[in-house]
Amino acid sequence: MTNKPRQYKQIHASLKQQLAEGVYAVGSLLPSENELATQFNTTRMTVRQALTELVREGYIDRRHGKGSIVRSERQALGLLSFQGFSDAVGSQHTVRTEFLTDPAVRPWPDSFFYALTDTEKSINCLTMNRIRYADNSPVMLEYTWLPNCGLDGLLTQDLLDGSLFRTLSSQYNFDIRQMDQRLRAVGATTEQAIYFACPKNTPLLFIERRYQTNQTNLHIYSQLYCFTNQYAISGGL
Amino acid sequence: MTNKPRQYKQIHASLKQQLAEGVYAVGSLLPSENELATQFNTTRMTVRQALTELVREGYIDRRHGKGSIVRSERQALGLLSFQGFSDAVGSQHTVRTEFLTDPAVRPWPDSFFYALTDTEKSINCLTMNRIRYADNSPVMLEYTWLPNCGLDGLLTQDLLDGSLFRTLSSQYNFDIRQMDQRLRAVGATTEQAIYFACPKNTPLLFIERRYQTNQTNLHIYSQLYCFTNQYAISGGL
DNA sequence: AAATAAAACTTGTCTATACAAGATAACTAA
DNA sequence: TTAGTTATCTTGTATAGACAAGTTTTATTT
Repeated sequence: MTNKPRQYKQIHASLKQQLAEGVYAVGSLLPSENELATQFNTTRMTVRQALTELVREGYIDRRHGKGSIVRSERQALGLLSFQGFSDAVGSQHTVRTEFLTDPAVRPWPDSFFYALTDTEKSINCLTMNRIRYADNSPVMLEYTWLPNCGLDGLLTQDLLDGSLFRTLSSQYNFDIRQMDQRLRAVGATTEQAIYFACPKNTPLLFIERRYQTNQTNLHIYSQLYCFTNQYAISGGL
Repeated sequence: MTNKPRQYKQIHASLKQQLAEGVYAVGSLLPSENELATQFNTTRMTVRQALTELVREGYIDRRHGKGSIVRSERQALGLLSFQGFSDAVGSQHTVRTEFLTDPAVRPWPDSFFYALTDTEKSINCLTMNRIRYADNSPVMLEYTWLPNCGLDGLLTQDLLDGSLFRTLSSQYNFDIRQMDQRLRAVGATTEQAIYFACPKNTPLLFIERRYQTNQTNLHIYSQLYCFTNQYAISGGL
C-alpha cells in the first residue's frame, strides 16, 4: 500500500486529469464512490475527500442518491478561488503574462490596503506588476506584494510554468493556505485605459486580496483590476 | 442519543452562535476537536465536519498542529457565498430590504441570461425586484426569477425574517444546493443612479447567479447590481 | 544558561463499518 | 395497463479507532 504522498490528492489529480481529457462526458455520471474506492484500492471516505475537492473547484456536482455529475466547462474566467491565474483560467483559454516593470525590492508603501503584521513591517517587500492576457486580450492588471523573506531569487529567475504560486511552493517552500478578498467596481484610470485599450472610466472589477501562507504572519498581497467586457469572472459555491 | 436532525449541523449552529456572541475572542483558539467531540458527545470526525463548514464560511482558520483560530469579523459585505443577503451580511450591519415592485407571475423574458431547462420553460416565472440596504445605505439592486412551481403564495405572503431562502426552505420545501456566478463591472444606468443616489455610469459590481435546488432542473436566477463605493463585497477561499 | 531531545499536545489523513435517505429500476397487485 | 410496492442502486451522516505530521511544552543534556 503506497500512501506516502497523500492519497486523496492523487485520486483528485487523477480524476481531474480524466475530466480534462474528456473521459467522462458532460452531464454523465462518474463511477460511484464504491467503484472508485475499489479502483483506487482505498476506502469510500478517502474517495469522498477527493470528490469534495472537485465539487469545490466546480468540476462536478453531487446528488444524494444519484451520483457525481460532470459539469460543463466554465465559459468565464474562474478567478474567485485562490489558485493562480493559469490554474483558475484553465485549459479553455490560452493565457499569457507580461511584466509591466521588473520585479523590485523596496519598502512597503506608506498606506497599505491591508494592515501589515509586525513581522512584515520589519522586512522589505518584493513587488511585481503584471498584465494578464486570455486569448491574447488583456483581461487583468495585477499588482503583487510579497514579504522579502529570502525571495531575492525571484528578481532574476523565471517563474516555473509562469506560475508564481508553483514557484514559491517548490523553490521557496512557501505554500498558499487561504485567501481573503474584497471586491469593488471602479473606473479605469488613464493609464489602465491604455493597457486595456478602452475608454477612461470604463468600469473595472477591482479585487484586493490577502493570501495566508504556511509562514505565520507572512502574507502575499494582490490588487487585481479586471477588464470584464469580454470575459466575466466566475466562481462557484 | 438524539441524532435525528443532522448532528454536525447542530454543532455547526451552536459554534456559530457562540462565535457571534463573542464567547471566543478573535485570534484565540477554539477548544480542540477532541474536546469538542467530548462536549457534544460525538466523535472527532463529526466535529470536523462542523468545523469545515465554519472555515468555508470564514469564521475560523485551522492550523495543522495548532488548532482552530477565531477570525476577525468581516468589514465588508460577504456576498460571494450562496447564503441569502441577511446571512451573508451578518450581524455587524443593520439590513433592510424593500420591494421595488410587487412580486408577479409572468412568462420568462425572451432572452434570458442563463439557458433555461425544458422543465423551466414549461412553466411561468415569479419575479421579484428588490433593493437592499446596509446601515440605511442602498447597496444592492436584486432582480430574482423563480420557476413558479406552486409558489403563488409568495405573491401575497410576507417572507420569514425577510429571508427568501428560509421561506422557500421551510414553507415550500425548496432548498438551495449550490450556486454559479459570473461577475462583471458595469456603469450605472439612469434608473440605477437614482436608486443609489450616484452619478450615471458610476461603476457597479454586476453579478449574475444561478442557484441549484433540491428540485432537479429547477433553478433560481438572480442579477445583482452592487454599489461598492461605501461597502466592498468580501468572500473567502 | 542555552542548546537539544523527548513528550504531549494539536490537526491531517486513513481504514472499516454501519445505517439513513434520496433515486431508480424491477416487481407485484389492482 | 396502471398504480403501488419492494429491492437495490446511489450519496449523506456517523462511529471508533489508528497513525502521520505540525506545534508547543517539558525535560534533559551540554
